[in-house]
Amino acid sequence: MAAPKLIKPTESELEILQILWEKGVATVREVHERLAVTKDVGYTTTLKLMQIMNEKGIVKRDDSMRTHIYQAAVNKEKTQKHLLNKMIKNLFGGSSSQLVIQALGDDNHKTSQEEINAIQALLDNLKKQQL
Amino acid sequence: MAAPKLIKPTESELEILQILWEKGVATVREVHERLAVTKDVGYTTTLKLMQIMNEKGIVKRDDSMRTHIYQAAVNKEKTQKHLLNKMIKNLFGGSSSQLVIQALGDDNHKTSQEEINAIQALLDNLKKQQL
DNA sequence: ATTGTCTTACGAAAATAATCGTATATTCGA
DNA sequence: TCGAATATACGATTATTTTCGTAAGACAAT
Repeated sequence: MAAPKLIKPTESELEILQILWEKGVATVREVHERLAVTKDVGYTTTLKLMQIMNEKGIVKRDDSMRTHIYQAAVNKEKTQKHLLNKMIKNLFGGSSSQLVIQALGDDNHKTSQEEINAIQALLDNLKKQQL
Repeated sequence: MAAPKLIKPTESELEILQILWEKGVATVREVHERLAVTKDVGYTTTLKLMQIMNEKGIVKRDDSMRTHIYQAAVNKEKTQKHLLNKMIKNLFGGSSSQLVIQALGDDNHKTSQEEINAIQALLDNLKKQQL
């Protein structure tokens, strides 16, 4: 199984994917120790999850050595886009700007100057396209 | 049970919530017929879900008549914000602007002039706060 | 009143997700 | 070499979510 048609990682799988996206490659132990910081979970649970993800094709691994090396098999941006679309559809009635407004308006997530600039640039681009 | 501390509707519950948010109040049949448009599901399944949601306090109902009248018991914006935060954390490494960029950059969701203006206004506000 | 339709209640099965114990193999250091 | 530490495999259990069949009461029309 190479790339799954439908990308639908579960909550736990997403946590693992995120770590793999950031690290590039990682062993089960590395992933687990990262998870263990915020979550109280057994090692074999992480192992099992990653094995399942491998079967599903969400990750791939190099098992030529005793300690297997894992990496994400699904594209980060594609997955983000996919899940975001679902959320826009399911939770924001199809309006992406509604989502954006909620996201930016949230006090809990301080938006830095750089981030604001990045969004501004994107917005300028969108404006141009509208002309 | 009035308002739940932790709002964590499942996928199916979210579909129902969305309908209730839009309609204000609705019977099981009304909700079900709306669901049935896009989903192949039995009436009693919808009924059961709404009963469970009632127990959880996600919806409330008027059962003084034979046909019960349901309405959402959780605030739409609050729920959106809550789930959005989770997504930002789980999928975008805590960066809300990354999410915004993905959302706006998506070709599938055309962003109208009005929506762009709304976002621009919000952005201007954020800029001011940064000074 | 009888029958067919619609309603809710309820239990339980089916599907999915998450958890972990145990077994076994490998590696490494004392 | 022997034992502790570490790795994967795998089965099984538990929890959660989704599904629906069946029963029983209410209602409406004949």
